[in-house]
Amino acid sequence: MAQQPDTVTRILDTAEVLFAERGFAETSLRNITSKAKVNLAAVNYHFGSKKALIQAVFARYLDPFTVRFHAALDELEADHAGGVIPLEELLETMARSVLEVPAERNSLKVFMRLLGLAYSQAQGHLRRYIQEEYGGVFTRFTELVRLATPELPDAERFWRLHFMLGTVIFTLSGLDALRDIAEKDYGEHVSVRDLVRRLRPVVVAAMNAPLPEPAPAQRQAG
Amino acid sequence: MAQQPDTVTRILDTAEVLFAERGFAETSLRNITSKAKVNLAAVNYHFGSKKALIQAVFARYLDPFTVRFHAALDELEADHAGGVIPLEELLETMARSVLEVPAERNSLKVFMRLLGLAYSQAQGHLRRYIQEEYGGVFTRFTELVRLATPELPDAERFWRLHFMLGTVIFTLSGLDALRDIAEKDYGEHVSVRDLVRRLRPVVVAAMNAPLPEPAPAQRQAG
DNA sequence: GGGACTTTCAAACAATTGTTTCCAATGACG
DNA sequence: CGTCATTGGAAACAATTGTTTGAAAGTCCC
Repeated sequence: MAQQPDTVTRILDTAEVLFAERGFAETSLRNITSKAKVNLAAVNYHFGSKKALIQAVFARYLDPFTVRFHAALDELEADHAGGVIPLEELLETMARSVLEVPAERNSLKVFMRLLGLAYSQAQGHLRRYIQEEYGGVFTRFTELVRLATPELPDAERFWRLHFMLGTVIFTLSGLDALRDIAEKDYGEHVSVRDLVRRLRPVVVAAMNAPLPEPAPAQRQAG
Repeated sequence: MAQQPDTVTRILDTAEVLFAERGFAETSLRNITSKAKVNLAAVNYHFGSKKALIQAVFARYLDPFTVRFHAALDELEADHAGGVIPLEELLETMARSVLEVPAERNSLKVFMRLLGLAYSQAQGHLRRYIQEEYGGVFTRFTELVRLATPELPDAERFWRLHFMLGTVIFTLSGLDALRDIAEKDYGEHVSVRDLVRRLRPVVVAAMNAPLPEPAPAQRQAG
């Protein structure tokens, strides 16, 4: 037989694509195993359960990502020895780290779609797993963002970061559908890199937006 | 018994909550009917199928929304007779329309979560249904936005609108989880209205962000 | 009050799900 | 060569899914 990837890899490769296309609950193990041309029992044999398979799919992206991102942040901190790292550079570094990992397998779309699913699908175990396993690097990043934007109240920065997270995940995870519309309406084919290029000024402007007017006193009219 | 809502309403009320909490595929008809205290067959009897039930849940929000939104846009156009409506007012009007509908049932969170699911879950039939049934009002809105932002290339405006759509849907549909974190870290309880207040300057700044640097020539610069 | 409906109900349906079982094939090692 | 643990595979498992059935109960109008 040809040098076919081993069973575990074939399962992961197939599972991530199907999960990204249809979600977790809508993808049965039989869908995966038949398309991957492995035996049905192989999933439970190698991974233990469907939940564990889902986590393994994420780990294959997030493990290298956290390594790279930590390294990139190390480098950035060294460059600005002790000083504050500008917001643009932080965002740039994150974008680069996110893009690098799946680039090897031409699967950024899949990666983003999976991230979107992790947020939107029920799968409580997944959110818990990701938070426990990969929360650290995100904490480090937000701390650096805090130093870069001292004028922002903590709560405001927290929300704006999540606003932007929403922008990126929503856009890139719904990319196929949006791309179809865009292509039809504007005849323009958009690559992921095009989108990142478009995202940059928007995200920076959003983070630097003026502060909202203070909340009106709870009961009393403003 | 007391003046309990009729079967159809009880099913819809229960279904929307469960769908919002767990997604469509993860919510079985038995979950719904048992919690709603109606017979299992009632769903298929009144709605025909689970798909039709899902669509009915959306219709109950989107029908009144489109009516209100169209009316609000009519009013806005009348105020600016023939002239251009400023972007801020357009966004403001949309926000107000979105907030008004579920306010009657205190269920904005559910509404937003459902919108998020409509984008992220497989459910191709849902996207098609929403597009066909409610695409018109969105088209009208984007056309007004086009007039308000003549300096933006069409494609750029298209993407920025979707960026902001992502921000709003992602934030408000993941509100519970985010709220927990925010409350724990900043001791601050956020209401939906707080969030809208915070969103306003961010969205405006994002739409008015400087244009991205032109794409590096792909084959031939346009 | 009786006939024509609509609505409710318990039960069963066929299909699909994740998981487990048991046996054959494989390969390493003494 | 023979032994034994490991891995692969077809089939069966129990549980759950959406849907349908057919009869009972309720409702309305003439």
